[in-house]
Amino acid sequence: MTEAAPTAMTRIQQKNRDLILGGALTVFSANGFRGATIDQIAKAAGLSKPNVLYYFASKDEIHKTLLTTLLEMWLDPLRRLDPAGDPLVEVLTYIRAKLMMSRDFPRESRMFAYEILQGAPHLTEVLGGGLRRIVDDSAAILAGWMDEGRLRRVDPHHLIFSIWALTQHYADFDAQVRAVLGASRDPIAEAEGFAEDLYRRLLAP
Amino acid sequence: MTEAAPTAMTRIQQKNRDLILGGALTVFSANGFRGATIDQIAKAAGLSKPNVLYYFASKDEIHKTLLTTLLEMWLDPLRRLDPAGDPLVEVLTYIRAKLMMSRDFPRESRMFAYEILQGAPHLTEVLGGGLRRIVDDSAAILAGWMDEGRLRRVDPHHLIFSIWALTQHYADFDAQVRAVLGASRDPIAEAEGFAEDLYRRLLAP
DNA sequence: CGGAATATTGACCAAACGGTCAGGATCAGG
DNA sequence: CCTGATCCTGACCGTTTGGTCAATATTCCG
Repeated sequence: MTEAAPTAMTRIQQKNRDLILGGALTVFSANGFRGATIDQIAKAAGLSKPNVLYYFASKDEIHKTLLTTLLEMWLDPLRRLDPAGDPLVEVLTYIRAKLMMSRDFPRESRMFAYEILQGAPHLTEVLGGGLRRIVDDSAAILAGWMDEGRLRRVDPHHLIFSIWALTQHYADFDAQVRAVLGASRDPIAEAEGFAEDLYRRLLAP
Repeated sequence: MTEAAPTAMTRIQQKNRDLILGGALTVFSANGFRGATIDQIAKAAGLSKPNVLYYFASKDEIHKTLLTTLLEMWLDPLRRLDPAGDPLVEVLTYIRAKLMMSRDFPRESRMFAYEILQGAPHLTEVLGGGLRRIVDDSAAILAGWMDEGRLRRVDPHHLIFSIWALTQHYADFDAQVRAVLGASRDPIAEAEGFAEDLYRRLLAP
């Protein structure tokens, strides 16, 4: 229903949809859904407003398409937790991956932040469905490691929340971090060391 | 310039300004600045739109007044760090205070989150000025304790960031937390135990 | 090359929004 | 009770915004 019919997409369709989603990501992540205008998106994409609406029926649809597309990529690192791997290495690898995402994809992070701040009106099913399942699965892996005594026992869900909070903080609240730290420091590089120390202390059995 | 002239405020002025700021807090925190309309604020305050604009010259002014008023309260717990106190107790007390604020004042937390996400256009001076000074002072206190060997050595600024990130996460991303945890759990109560364990482990010398 | 399918646009519309204003209601103080 | 200051509102205005549409340009393909 949301996806295109079996018919393949034109080269032009492919290109322009990508342009639109790219521009929309920039605009939504800077101003939130209500703060973004189709004109801004069109300009960022290098297209005219009616042309944007030729490819997407509405601003809502752009937003929804973007969110669901991005969610996959956003959750991917969590899926990579390997039950067969070394627990501490697995967790620290996940943390590093999330920090790199804050560094390399801050727009994506902010776009989710806006959406969830708003109460996640476009993501309610996903949050309670797919996301919850992934988190529960990961929490189960973590709990397994704790049962085996290979990780110190803490609440796995709150452990995951704390990792999200800490790592995404550097993307979402970048303005604050930079204002406090000053221009000469590299927040995320420093955060990497801090976070590794923090979670090593917390989780080493 | 922003404050009222020496003339005192009428009882009615006092009451209505409070009503407006209260309504505005609800609306801004739910929808962000651009997502909020003066009509919504007026309705939330129980006043008519022109009457709202009788007390505040513009939507911007409401927003700015609210932000600067709330910032004081928001930063207050950090100022309470007592260099003469027991380091770990001081830090854990601060964390608990911030968590209680997430529980009791989630609107305030979200309002700041929106503002900083947007790049803090109304707070740039404050962030680089007053806020930075307070954080630097607190970081110095923490560093002093670390020098004395009464707290394990970590980067004080990132320590503060991590506390902000973790505690505010439960207010700002409440929708996500609840979706993942389910309705039966009490996120903030659980977070209290988790955070205490986390920072005790990290900071105990 | 020619015509059908696809892509693009300027002009336009209705609703929402921030803000104004003239005039009326209410209140405080003498 | 009177009067001036304060308070309040309906009606209104210009702009912005999401979205439409008819007409034109471009591409695709036999």
